Amino acid sequence: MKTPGDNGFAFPDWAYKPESSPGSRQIQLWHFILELLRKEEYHDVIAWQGDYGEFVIKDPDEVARLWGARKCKPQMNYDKLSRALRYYYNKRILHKTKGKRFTYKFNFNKLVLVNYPFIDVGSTGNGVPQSAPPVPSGAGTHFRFPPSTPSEVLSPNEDLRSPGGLYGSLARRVARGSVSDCSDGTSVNSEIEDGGTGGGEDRAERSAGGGGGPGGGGGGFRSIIHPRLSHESLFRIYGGAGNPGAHPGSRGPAGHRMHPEPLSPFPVSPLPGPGGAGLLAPPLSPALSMTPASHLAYTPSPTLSPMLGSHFSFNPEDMKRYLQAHTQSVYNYGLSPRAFLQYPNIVIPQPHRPAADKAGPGGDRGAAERAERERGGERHHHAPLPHSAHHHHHHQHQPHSAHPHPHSHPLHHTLHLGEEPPHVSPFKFKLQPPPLGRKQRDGQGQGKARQSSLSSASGSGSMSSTSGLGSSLSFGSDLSSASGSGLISASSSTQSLNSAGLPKIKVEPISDIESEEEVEVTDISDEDPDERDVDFEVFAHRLSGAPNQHHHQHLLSNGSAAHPSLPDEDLDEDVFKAPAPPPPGLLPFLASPHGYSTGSQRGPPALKTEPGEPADASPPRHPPPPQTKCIPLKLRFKRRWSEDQRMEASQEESDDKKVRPQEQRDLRRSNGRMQIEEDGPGEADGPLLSAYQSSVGQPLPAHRRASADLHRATAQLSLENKDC
DNA sequence: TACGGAAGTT
DNA sequence: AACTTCCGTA
Repeated sequence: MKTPGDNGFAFPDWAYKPESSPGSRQIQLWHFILELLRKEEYHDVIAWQGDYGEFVIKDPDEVARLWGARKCKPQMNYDKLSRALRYYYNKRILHKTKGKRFTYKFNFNKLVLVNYPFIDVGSTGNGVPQSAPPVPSGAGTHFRFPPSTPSEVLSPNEDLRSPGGLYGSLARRVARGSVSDCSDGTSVNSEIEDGGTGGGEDRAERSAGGGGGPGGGGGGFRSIIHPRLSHESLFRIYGGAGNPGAHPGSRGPAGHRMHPEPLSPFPVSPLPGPGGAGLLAPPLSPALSMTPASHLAYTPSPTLSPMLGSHFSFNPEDMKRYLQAHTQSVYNYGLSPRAFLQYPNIVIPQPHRPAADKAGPGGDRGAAERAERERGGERHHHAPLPHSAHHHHHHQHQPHSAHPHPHSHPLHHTLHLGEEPPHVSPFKFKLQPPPLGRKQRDGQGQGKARQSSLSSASGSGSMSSTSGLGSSLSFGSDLSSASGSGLISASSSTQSLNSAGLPKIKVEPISDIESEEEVEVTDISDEDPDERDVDFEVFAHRLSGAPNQHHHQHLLSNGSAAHPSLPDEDLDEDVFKAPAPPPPGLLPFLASPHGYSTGSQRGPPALKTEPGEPADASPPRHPPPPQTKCIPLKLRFKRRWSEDQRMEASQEESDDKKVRPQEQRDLRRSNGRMQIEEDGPGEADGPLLSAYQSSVGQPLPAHRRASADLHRATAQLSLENKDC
């Protein structure tokens, strides 16, 4: 590991090693597709169309060409690409929309977009540029949950892995698009910016603009880890809730979607603060979407502004704001005030409307530009298509960049509280246990040592949130192997938890019935010392540098449970269907970009915190309480949502078909609840969730920076590989 | 145009 | 594992 020193932190060594598994490391087709979908430039080639998650390949040859370029497979053609897409059918990542040529549909239900909640969803009908799949809107509301970018979507794991210190690298990677490059995974470079090497403009811009903040992360890190993620990790089912679309999206009052930055990769965002919250929320949302509650009133821009934030600094003020926001949420949503006990100083604000925010600084701009440039250079793109919109957007399309959108800014959040419906959300969920990544774990740890484990595996952790709501969860999966899928991250909201370590949480959805109860909190810390946690910790630390917050998310693992036997089509179908629109009342809430709420649970969520490793992580500033051990708590949430249940049920059933038999074993429902340890990744059913954020914890500058970098990087992504 | 088996590659 | 390549079938 490297230590980051002031700058960043580094990930453990293992993190750097290239993974051996090739498959995972390289960019995956669905990531790529998502990436194309999110870019307006490619709307002529591929675009969201139809139902939620449905997209049409308008120019198959071009898409194939692009894909081939990315993968350095010049011989690629649509026939081959489509074969690859067909393989997704069984994985349940995609489905074919029958009757429509070149039309496929993402099964977002299984994805956990948690990480990438910010997709903008355009409503289908709108002309809006779609970065996001159209949401099914019943109501016309938009939700944004699907990830807008592939990169965003990328694995959480990656994110996690990425060393904080490496932001740069990470960012880069991200920027690249998920990865990749042709040659090897490792150094990639080629693309866009690449690190530093060449590229003048881009880089320059990057630096300038983003800087990412202060500092920019800079450096290049070349070695990066390759992320590997399995789809599975990304996909999970959110409960059947299914509906992905359901979530209330964030649509402003105006109805317009926000698009925060499309690029932003949140997944990573470690920010605890608002950002975190935002993130978390979303994650839940899909699953929970219906359930309202959220804690997150304070939502920064969807993208996580904080990250962007170049300016965002974590200071008392911010914190305060953040907390207040939460507080409001509590009020509004009927959350338990207990959550706030920790923060005595905070004043609970009365609900009020959020002011509009301002935009953020535009840190991204550079990236965006860069990206554009890239494209331009490379391709002719721009096909003439009917979308008028995109042409225009060309320049703008990245909101953040040139024109900051009001919405986009992270820090500002708008609170919609006033509007929100009081109702409490009923659903319950449980935190799921992270998958275990045992592989790596290793030895290091001491038995349970949570502290440092560097092993490669994944960590899981999670935290809780203040209101109880946001919990994030994470699971670990093994990073190294990729196979594992889930992952997670956590953030903590309450301070106490985090300070030292990351709190970990698991969230499991509970399926059915049981639930009513409130959330249970359990102390997990000791429970699983497993690897996952460890890993998780590591990440956390590294990422944040600070022990506190982290939220990350993650997602879940595979979704997979499949019953081989299921015939399922019907079920599947359901899965794919658009979810019902969220209750109106909720919408407002949702409106905020982030605001997804998670459930509202009333009690404090459980969290588990682990002791972090102080050493590495040492946060630059504000070190929170030194790692004391925080109290690790494990919480389980149960969630149930009345109506939703059904949906989930259906989903569950639908779960997979052929895919991975193993996973199936899970119990899915056997109990209704699962525990962390138990399950792993898979539950298809379960949803996932996670949430999280943190609150109090102090945000670390590092995180921010990282975020910023990521943003930038993301912006830079290029879809094609130049190198090849 | 789409599906999916089989074998090969990384 | 995740495609890529090739191909027969519908």
